[in-house]
Amino acid sequence: MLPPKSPPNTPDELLTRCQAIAGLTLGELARMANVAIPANLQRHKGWPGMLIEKWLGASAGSKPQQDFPELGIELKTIPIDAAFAPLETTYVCFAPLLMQPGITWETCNVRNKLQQVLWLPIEGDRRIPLSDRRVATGFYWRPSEKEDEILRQDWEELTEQIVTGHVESITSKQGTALHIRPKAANGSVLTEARGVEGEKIKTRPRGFYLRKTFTHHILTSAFGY
DNA sequence: TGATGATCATAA
DNA sequence: TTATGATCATCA
Repeated sequence: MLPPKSPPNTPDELLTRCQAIAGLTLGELARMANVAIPANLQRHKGWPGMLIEKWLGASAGSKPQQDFPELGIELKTIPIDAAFAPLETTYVCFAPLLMQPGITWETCNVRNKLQQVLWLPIEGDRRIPLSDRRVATGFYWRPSEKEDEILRQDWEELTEQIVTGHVESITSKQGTALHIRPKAANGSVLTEARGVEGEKIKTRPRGFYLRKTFTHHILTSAFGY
């Protein structure tokens, strides 16, 4: 088996590719794709995600859009424990700190990305050697009305704080499903934002993340526990 | 022990 | 520089 050379043409084809790698280990997938396996993820944090992208035929490169733009589908691998519970929060996208007026929940990047997600759980217990971790069965998810409402409330609260110049007082403790945390190479990276007087200030870049409780709920619903 | 805040690699 | 892929690791 070899990785596909072109993007899938339909959601069904993408799901079929997913099912073809379900149950295999990261080591097997890396070997077949001729990809080097790092000893651990300390210096290769995005490695599982990149490997899976290759196997599903996602277009390479970083774009602020979905992984499969023509299908409108976003791919998210998620590390899980033996009980299928998420081990990490899920990064969604950067939080725009200099927002153009007129951006609403309906038109924001968070909602755009989460419209249709292909979740692919992967064993993430650090006691399991990286190459022995198995890939689970991927599944599609789109937010229910209730889920969309929860996300909207979090997004609006956080966005309001950014727009009114209070980005510095945002804590990752805010938000029931969606929260904001720093997202940068290190603490010295700065970007522009608005202060309370509307002036430009420098602050650390932030990203939107999904809480583990929320993704756990998604996994639970999908597998019918 | 888990969540928060910090960090790592890479591409364009 | 900002985006992608995320996980690490410290501290409450």
